[in-house]
Amino acid sequence: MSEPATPASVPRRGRKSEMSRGQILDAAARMLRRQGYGSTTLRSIAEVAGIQAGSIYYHFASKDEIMDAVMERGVRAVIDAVREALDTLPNDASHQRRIETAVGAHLQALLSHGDYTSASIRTYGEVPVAFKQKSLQLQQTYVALWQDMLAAAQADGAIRQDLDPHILRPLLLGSLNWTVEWYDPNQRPVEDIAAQAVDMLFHGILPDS
Amino acid sequence: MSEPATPASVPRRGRKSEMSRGQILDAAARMLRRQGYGSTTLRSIAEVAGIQAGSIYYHFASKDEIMDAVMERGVRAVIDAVREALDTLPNDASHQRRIETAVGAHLQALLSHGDYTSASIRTYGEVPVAFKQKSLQLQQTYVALWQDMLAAAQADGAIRQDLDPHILRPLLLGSLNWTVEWYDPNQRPVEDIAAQAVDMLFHGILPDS
DNA sequence: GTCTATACCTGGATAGAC
DNA sequence: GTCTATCCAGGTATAGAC
Repeated sequence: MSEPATPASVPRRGRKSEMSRGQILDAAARMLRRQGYGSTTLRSIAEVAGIQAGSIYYHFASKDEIMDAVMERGVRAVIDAVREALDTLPNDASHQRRIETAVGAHLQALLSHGDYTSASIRTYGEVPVAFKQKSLQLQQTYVALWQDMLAAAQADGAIRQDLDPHILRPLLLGSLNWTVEWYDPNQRPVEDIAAQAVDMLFHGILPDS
Repeated sequence: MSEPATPASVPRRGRKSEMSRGQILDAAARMLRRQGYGSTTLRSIAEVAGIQAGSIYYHFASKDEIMDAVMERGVRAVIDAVREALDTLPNDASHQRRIETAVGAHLQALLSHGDYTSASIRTYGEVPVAFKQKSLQLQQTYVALWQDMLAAAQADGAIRQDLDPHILRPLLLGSLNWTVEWYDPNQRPVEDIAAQAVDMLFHGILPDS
């Protein structure tokens, strides 16, 4: 899933500015993923980005602004990937097929934009609400997408009636999101994880009886 | 944990010390859960514990030492609960029954020792390895417990042969651990979450075909 | 055991030269 | 656009009175 050259939300600026901004975000995402919000310093971000700490303020007004930008990009990478994958399906695709597609796209995006998505997940519960205005909204939109998809499937009898979607959804997304903490690309392709996750989700772990 | 009776004339590590130590840990766990490692300050811990920052150093040598103690207690609460629940089962309990019991005990412990377990989970990936020596070992022991339980079940044909336990295990534990981020005790009892998690794990979400 | 006082350092942020 | 230099608040940790 390749990035659009210019995210719609970012105002157009010169090429050099764009580049540094991107490097700062990359560096911030990397540090946030590894150390969390409180231990990530502007000085260390600057060092990784190859500039001086003071220079950051040409691109961002504050540390919080960097935070929010990183988290937004993390969530957006996932939501865009899932939406696009769902939109690509034929209109008459089954609920089962839609869920399978969403799980695959979610995992693929999550694990290929590792630093941003991991930073987003890890940092999310750690920062005050005021510091994550933009990412918060996106995140809620994304949750709603899943909730609606699952509810629709259940309404059509495509998933069991006796399950509570408000428990199912966080259990499922939690399982997927946690992969950023343990997945190792050198061990297995993402597809293997996705395939087994879907299989378990649909059929459970007991042998066919 | 009650103190053994000790003659009044013999100095010992008394009740007062134990108490403050406990309050410091409680406060630390609460802050760590909410803010993560980097944003949790000794001053704020002291404030919540109702003492002065300097006084902490009578009980702990450094911030890292508090950290490790909190995380260790978080992991220990869960591992102890799961072990005890498994030990209470009859010797001939089925694999299915054992897994069900472990999931229930894990969730129950996780969500009832909220601050310690949440702090442990959140902080775990955020601090250098040197700061979590004691908790790290425990955590590995706990993972091994699950891995063995699942492998044994699979060897006996109690769970599907075509699933990879090294994928199954982190997917499952991730799903359970993530509950600390969304579970609200005012909405539903823990038992409901546990029951549905086990049900989904065993049978999947598709309707009986 | 806890306090007060304080040393020392590193954090985010700003100003002005280039 | 980036640098250097710097301000000041707040961090961990220590010392010594009580």
